[in-house]
Amino acid sequence: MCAKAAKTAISPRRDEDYPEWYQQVVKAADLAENSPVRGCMVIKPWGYSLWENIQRDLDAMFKATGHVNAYFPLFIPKSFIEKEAEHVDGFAKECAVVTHSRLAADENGKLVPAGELEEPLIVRPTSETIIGATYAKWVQSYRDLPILVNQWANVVRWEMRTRLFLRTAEFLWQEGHTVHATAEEAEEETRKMLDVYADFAENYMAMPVIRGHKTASERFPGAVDTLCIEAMMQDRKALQAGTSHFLGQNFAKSCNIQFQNEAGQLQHAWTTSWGVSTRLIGGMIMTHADDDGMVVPPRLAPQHVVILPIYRDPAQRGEVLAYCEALKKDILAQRYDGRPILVSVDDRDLRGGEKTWGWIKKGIPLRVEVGARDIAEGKVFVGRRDTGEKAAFPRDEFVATLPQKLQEIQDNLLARAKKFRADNMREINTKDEFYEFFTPKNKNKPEVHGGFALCHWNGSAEVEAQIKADLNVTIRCVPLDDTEFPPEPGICPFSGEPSPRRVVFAKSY
RNA sequence: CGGGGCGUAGCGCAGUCUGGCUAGCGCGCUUCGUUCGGGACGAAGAGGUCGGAGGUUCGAAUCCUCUCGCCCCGACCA
Repeated sequence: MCAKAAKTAISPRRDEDYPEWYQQVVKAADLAENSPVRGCMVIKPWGYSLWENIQRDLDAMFKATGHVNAYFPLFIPKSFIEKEAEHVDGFAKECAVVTHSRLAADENGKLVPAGELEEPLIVRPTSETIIGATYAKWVQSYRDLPILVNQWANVVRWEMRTRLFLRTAEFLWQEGHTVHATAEEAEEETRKMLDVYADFAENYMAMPVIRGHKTASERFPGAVDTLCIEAMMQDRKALQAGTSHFLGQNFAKSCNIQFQNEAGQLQHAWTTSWGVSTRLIGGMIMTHADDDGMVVPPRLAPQHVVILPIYRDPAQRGEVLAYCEALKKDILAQRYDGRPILVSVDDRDLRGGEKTWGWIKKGIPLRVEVGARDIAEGKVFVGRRDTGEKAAFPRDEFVATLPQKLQEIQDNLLARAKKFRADNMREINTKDEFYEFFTPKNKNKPEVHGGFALCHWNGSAEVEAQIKADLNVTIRCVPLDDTEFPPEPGICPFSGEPSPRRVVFAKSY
């Protein structure tokens, strides 16, 4: 009994084997599974509705900042990718290439590719080049600017090593691509969208992030500047959760996006691109899930409340179900975050414990158990996923306070994640301390260790490379937020040279 | 792509080194009965070309060759 009570729904626990725990959560929460296609996942309904909610809210934020949606081709002619030198270098190694247009039966009746294309097509790994080629036609005059377009799409990057949600060969994302008349305006756009991402991560996903610049070595291929949001996962590694790139005139030049300014001079435009992907779901899992499975933040929850009817026999069943349906109706009339609260009655023919644990593993914010006893007392028995609290409430009070309760859960998740990050982020001033911080005690089976190290850095790529080679630790970003990370100069502990400000070092996904 | 681990029922595994009855176990599934407020118990069932293709052998899950896939670590990346 005691042994059973102490058992967690997910095995192994986070502290035992974090990567395996992650996979077990994805499976137990019914979020996604591997497909017959190498490196490509099937996103299951519960996981996909998380993505739908991410889309819904982000899309509204894009629209609110003046953007519109469009759609560009899945295929990019090889010659387009070749136009921007750094861009090719960055993506060539992971391109899926279409070379034929049909299948034909050979002498053995096997289907073989036939109809070789004159020019191979690349399945988009990102769309700067194809969209740039289109923008070149759209832009003639300064009056055509800015162009503020986003697309929701899938992209393919043939990665060697894949992990569900975090890195898959095909993934879903959005990519914003904008064109501006001036560098200042494009830079402002880059920053604005980064702030949208940070806002979304913190206030919708309840995942605190650090905004910052990438160093030159971590920059997007072809970008002048890459801004990012970095989040800390529960194994204390960093997850790059979103990026916003200032592309300067690089792509405008390679794609020939030119316009005449007010003075009649022909100029290259300034472009940006920015994106987040289904990786965000992986971030949510690794930020909030625990040893009993997923924990979904209420603002993005596919469903907020499940009602679990408890009864012994058919006679009770009718009474209890009727009560549950009435309760459901009252809950549906309540609103949270501007929308009706999502609730269902789970009347599947399963054992009570199984059903309950199934919902716990999926991470639904609130479970409501309703049995004959509760009905007699006018109460409901409520289980809260984030804290594990279980308590009985008068039925009507429960219904009336639901919106507050959901917001409380949302706030608690963010507060908890912020505390975790604060507990595992620290300033480090010596090389020895730095190396100790990032070296596991047990080499054979490394324990969860390290975190975010705020450390001075002289700006040299050599120092960066050495640390990466020694510890597999990289500069996640040079923070942008001067309030949270004041730009105080100091000495780089690796080179002894001056440093303008501390940067964030961590191991990363 | 380099190093390591692994593919046997829906899931988790044993059996493989040392070839040999009809390929096993746990969970899950089906039916019946007893149960039922946090992962029930009993009984009876269903379910496998042992990842795939070749080869060796009287005989292959087991040995050999090739291949496909998954996981972990590394390099690369959202």
